[in-house]
This record gives sequence, C-alpha cells and structure tokens, in this order.
Amino acid sequence: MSTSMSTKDRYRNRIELLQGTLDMLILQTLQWGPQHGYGIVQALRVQSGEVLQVETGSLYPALHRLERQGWVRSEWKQTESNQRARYYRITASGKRQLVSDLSRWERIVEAIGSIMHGRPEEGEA
Amino acid sequence: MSTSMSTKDRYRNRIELLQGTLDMLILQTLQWGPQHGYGIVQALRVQSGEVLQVETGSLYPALHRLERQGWVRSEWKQTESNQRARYYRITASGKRQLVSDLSRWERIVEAIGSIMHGRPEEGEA
DNA sequence: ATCCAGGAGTAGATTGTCTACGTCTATGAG
DNA sequence: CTCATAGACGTAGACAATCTACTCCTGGAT
Repeated sequence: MSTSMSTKDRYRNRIELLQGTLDMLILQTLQWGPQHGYGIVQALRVQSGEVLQVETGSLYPALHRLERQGWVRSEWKQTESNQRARYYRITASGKRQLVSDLSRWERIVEAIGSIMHGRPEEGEA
Repeated sequence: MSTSMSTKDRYRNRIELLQGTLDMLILQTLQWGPQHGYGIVQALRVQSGEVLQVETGSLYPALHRLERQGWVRSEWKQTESNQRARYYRITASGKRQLVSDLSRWERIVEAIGSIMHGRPEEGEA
C-alpha cells in the first residue's frame, strides 16, 4: 500500500513551505550567527518544532540565490568535527532585505487574517 | 524612466500572494455566499484593505481547479445588471477542505513566527 | 458610433520548490 | 581492513502556481 500514491498526491502532501518565505527564513537564521547549510536546515527544523523541513534541493539553490543578490557572503571553514563546510554570514544589505521581507510577510498575514477571520458584514444565513 | 524596469523586476514586485493560499481565500470568500469570479476578486481586494490583488489569470484557473476537486459547484446566472456570470458555491467537501487549509495555514504561520520572533537562546553580540 | 466597465477565459513565461540523484570525508563497528 | 552511516555540498529535471498579456462578449453612456 505504500506505493499507491500518485506523484501528484505525494507532491501535494509534501509541500510544507510557502513560496517566497524561504529566503526570509534563511536570512533570519543567519541573524543568529554564521551558519552552514546543513546547520540552517536543522536550526529551522528545531526552532519551528519540526514543522519546517527544508530539503537540501531547496536550500542550496536558495543560498546561491541569496549570495548572488549580495544578501549573504560565504567562506569555507572547518566544522568542530574537522569537516569542510561553507559558512554563510548575512550582509548589511541582507539585513535590510530581511526587514523588508518581514514587513511584507506581516502585511500579507494580516491581510489573509482579515479575510479568514473577518466580519462578513453582509447578512447571510 | 517608467519603462526601465526589467521583466524580472516587475515580476518580483507584483507577487502579492503566497502560493497555496489562493484556494483557501477563494473558499473563504464563498463561505459568505455564492459569488462569481469578478466578485470574488473584488471581495478579496476590499476585505483585505487593497492588499490582496488577485489577477484573473490566477483566479479562473484556480476556480476550475477547485471545481475539478469538487470543492465548489457553479452555474450560469444573470447579475443584477442583466449580464451573464458564472456563480460559484462552496460544497460540503469544500467546507471540509477549507477547515483543513486554514489549520495548515495557521500551523505554518505559527512556525514561521517562532522563527522570526523566536528566542535566539544562544548569546550573540 | 464608440468607448468603457463588467464579466469569462486561455496561452506562455517565470519562478520556487521538491524528488532523486552524486560526491566527498570522518568515524565507528565488525 | 572495509564498510556503513552521518555530516556536508551540490545539481538536474519535474512540476504546480502564479503572472502577464492577450481574446471575446454584453450593456450603457457619451
């Protein structure tokens, strides 16, 4: 029974993240200090109570995107366990971007909230 | 200077909606009573304080999607001004879907909130 | 006559994410 | 020794949702 799901169903069920929020989440994670990709994934997972599970296939393209935009900078370093890892650090313009991402996010959340919990105002059954 | 924007820039600026939320918003609008496409767009725009501007190129595909899923049903009718319009009505399974969409949305908003306003817990400058 | 607003719709481009891989290194088990 | 596993980085291709940019129709104004 484990293989009875169509590709489409699996796709629909696995979407956990809203498009456009990943960049913001990564930048926020880097506000807590420089971090490498693997670490970012785990920080997001833990801090969100296992809700946000970012796949590496989403993460690395996002990190490269952010670096191209100049919002993060990176360098190779050694981890505690003596393995190579690429550490990312948020830049000044990244911090500005984060502020603007957050205000956009809050604007949208508020707008959606006013739809979802808003007063119908028009008499209905 | 009004034409100096690249297609990409324009695209980036015009995204107002998070992917995956449109279906929920449409279903919620229909909870207030049957409505036609044009009316849904305006209801969302007004109720959100001009924040949510849904394009017809997003709306109609979404409505057809919802109908294929059995979450809404539709029929041609005349508006007050005697024009033809396709009125959509939410179904029982659509209402169930709406409940589940909303709880998913709230789960994600909460998770993202716990990242964005969460305690770093680790001492930083 | 013509133009605009209300109304429904499609085609194509673009993007972000996911799945499913591949690669390398360090470490611990057998 | 060698083999599996976990930590770590990365890419290619599929896919869905959205946006832009149209088309088409009708009913009133001007």
